[in-house]
Amino acid sequence: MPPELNLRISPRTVQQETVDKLRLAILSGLFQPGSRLIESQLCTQLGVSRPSLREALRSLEAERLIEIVPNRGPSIPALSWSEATAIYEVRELLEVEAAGRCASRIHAEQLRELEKSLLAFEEAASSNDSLAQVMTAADFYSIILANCGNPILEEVHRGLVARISFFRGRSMSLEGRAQSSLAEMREIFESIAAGDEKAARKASKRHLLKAKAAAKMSMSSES
Amino acid sequence: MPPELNLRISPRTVQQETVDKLRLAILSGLFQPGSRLIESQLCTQLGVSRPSLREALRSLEAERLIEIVPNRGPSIPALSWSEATAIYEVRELLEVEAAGRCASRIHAEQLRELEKSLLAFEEAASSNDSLAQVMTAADFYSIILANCGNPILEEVHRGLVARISFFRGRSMSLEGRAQSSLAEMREIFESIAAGDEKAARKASKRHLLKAKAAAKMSMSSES
DNA sequence: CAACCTGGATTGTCTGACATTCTTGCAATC
DNA sequence: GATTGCAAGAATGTCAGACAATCCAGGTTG
Repeated sequence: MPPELNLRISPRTVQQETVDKLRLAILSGLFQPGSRLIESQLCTQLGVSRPSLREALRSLEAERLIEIVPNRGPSIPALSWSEATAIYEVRELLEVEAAGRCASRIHAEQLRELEKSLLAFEEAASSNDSLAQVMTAADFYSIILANCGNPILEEVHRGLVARISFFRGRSMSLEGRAQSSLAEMREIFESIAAGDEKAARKASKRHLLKAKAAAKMSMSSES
Repeated sequence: MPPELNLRISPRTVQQETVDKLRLAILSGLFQPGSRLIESQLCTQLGVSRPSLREALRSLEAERLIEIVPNRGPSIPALSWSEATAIYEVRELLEVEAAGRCASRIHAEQLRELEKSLLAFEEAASSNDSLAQVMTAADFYSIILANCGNPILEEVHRGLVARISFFRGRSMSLEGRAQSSLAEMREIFESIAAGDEKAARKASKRHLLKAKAAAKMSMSSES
């Protein structure tokens, strides 16, 4: 038995459920950016008490999914383009590194999983379901991050991606973006499968630069 | 007036004070790694109510400064060497990037600040005050991170550094580590001052590799 | 010696309360 | 008419107390 396997069963607490439900609600865009969240409303909607809710809000605050201003309460932060750019830049740093590491150390089994997720994205890309596109694309990258050999890299990356997931749906819905995205991702996959670290880095960098450009377009065309 | 200046005055809430005090206590090693924190004890020690304390604990949990296991409560996580290594690797990624960016965009005024912090470290290095050494060294890097032009880079870095600050004091107290650290930091400073991006990256990388090695030595010599 | 059991300690969660602060709409003033 | 001032209502910050569920240590029993 692997020593790092954690046998402890974790009963799900109200707090955890609340965090998960709220996170999902935020990520799926249920709340308008800039809008305030009213504790008493959330309490009745979620069916939890105020202390439990407030604990959950503190967790989400630390994840930067909400902001809490003293005496004004929680609200959904409005992400500026300059912040989004900064996130994309750090993401690039992390993803390029992860893709490179992945190429030289991923196991055959995980490689098959990666291929499967690529196929899943392929199917989503040919449809018009932009939510499915975002989900499968996220899967693809989280497999890479999970196999880069550095759990911290994965952890940090997850935190950043969550904050801009809001953008991804919009940029993906740009004409033809899903298809070109697919081509770029296939390139990444091929490089990793071939164990070519340099190529994987390059392909990953190319992909992110295009994704960033697409996000910018979808952003400026609106606000 | 710069538009990004935030005029809002933020009254410090009990929750914030609690987080700050606890964070400081943890970072300065007041609690033994692995030891549990008892809510009722902390409440009386800090003079806050249990709901406020629990909110603070949730914030610290999200920062990974404590762990909270359902029905067992909060505890100080024992950092394994493999985790520390993973953190050092991501830190390297971030710091190298930051140093490089810094070299090409820092302003004269901030450069003087950076020099001042280097001098402060120089003074601490010649003393035996390892706490002062850690603090001034941290200052040096946070100035670099603050001037790299990417606030997210800074934010992520801060989160990581906090988790291994525990190690720094010990590695710094290794014979001669402070002095060689000083030489490496001076190299970084010179490169940035010269605006030489490549040299700054290289110097930064060298510094972190040595710091990591020193941390490893101080670690293995003990557990 | 191992398995079991029990009582105290601790956490998870809720209710209710109250002071403080913010927001908003209206009235008064210049 | 615009600005200021104010008051009522809403929302948050914080606390105290309570109770069930869970964990833990130590003793008991087979």
